[in-house]
Amino acid sequence: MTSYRSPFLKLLSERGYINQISDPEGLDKLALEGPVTAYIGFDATGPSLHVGHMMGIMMLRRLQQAGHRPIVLMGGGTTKVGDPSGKDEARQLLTDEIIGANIASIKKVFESFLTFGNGPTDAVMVNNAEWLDELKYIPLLRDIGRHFSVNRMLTFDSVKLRLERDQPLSFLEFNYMILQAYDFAELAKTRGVRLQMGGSDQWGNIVNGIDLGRRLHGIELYGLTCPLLTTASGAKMGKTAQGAVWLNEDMLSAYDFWQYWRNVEDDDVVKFLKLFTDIPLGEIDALAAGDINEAKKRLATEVTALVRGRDAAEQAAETARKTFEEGALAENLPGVTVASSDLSAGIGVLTAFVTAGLVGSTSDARRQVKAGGLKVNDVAVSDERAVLKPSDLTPEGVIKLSLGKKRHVLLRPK
RNA sequence: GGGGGAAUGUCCCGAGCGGCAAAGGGGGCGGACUGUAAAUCCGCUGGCUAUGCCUUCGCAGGUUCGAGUCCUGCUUCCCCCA
Repeated sequence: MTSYRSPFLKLLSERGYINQISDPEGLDKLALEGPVTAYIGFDATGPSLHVGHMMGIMMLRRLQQAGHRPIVLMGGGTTKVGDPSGKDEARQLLTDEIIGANIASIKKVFESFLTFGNGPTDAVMVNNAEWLDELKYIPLLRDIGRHFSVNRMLTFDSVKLRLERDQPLSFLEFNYMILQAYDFAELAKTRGVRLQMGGSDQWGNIVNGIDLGRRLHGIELYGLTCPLLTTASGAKMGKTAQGAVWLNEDMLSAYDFWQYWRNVEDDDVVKFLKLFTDIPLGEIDALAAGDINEAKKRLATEVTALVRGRDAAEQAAETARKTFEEGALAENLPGVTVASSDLSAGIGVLTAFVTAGLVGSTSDARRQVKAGGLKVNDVAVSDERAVLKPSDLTPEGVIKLSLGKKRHVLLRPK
């Protein structure tokens, strides 16, 4: 199954995206015949997607690179129900307003990965609220519900897991798989979609859609899942001290985004270069053979360039170089501004670190002082009662606050 | 409808004879060692105007000098009998 003939599957396969395909030969053949329309659904549970969503986004990008047509499905309708896959308990229900705001906020990141438009391989974004919101219950039961066997639904992992662990599964969530299957069938009928992709946890949901498409419209559909990404040491992708690694720039600075990739584990570098950059495989091999830290920098810069733009990436790389390799003060480190009158009056160190967002509370700051983790202008804070004054400003007119060795924030008076 | 059990530090799991800011993990953060990596070792892990004060053990009352711990009612979830 390793030798695909279509450029699309070949590309996905050699870069490590394939976990499972419903009908590999069939899909391979279809992809050779002409542009295939495929989609991936994204939940709108938060105001931004994060690194964990990048696998899916990149698969759509590869799809387009291989001459096919990606559809980004925003789950405006399904998010109201909540996907039980992989969750121990029901998520809190979101209001329409929040979901709408989330979608608006998520939308723009796709533009840096995909080319949208009206051409044959241009990407399109659709929202399943368009058709799910107006479904009528009884017609839904008659037309769709009759194709679903409860016996079979109970065997799906998302359901089985809850039942086995005695965790409640609401009827609402139980319906999620039906709606997702309906999405697939609907997109197949109205938009010519033939393939749904997703993470391996979506396999059951995707297979349901394939069945429904065949029963409802007699269309042969395909499913392809990618492995769920964990780091080399087994942790889930995309989580750091500060929480998720957001793709939206208003949620996480380009510098911090770059830093996330700079600090990945050694054993993940090649895998990530393949998955999250467009660097040719031959070049990746060369990077792997060279200095691992150079490879990490390249990874960080390329991924950041893809998500935030080349300029932001170069700037983040340069800021990191100055900060870590020269030990110099880099102007472009993340910063916060304080009123210069406050500074004149004197700002307590503890308060300053809280303001900078480096610690969560003054108590936390106190602990860090004891542990020797706080620095002002690269000098460790030893007195928790110290006060920052205008005389602490560097020649550049800022005060550099650091937590540990890696996290720095510039305090700017205004 | 009847009987039994469970809910603990707003990340998670989980101990807790009436004196508890509450054992122990995991996770996370800091330090040491390194390479801005991993592994390992050490420390920390409720808040504050901080030798003290305030708020935490599903919710609301009660007993007590004192309650996570005892009593009553309520909520939610599990199990057994109908």
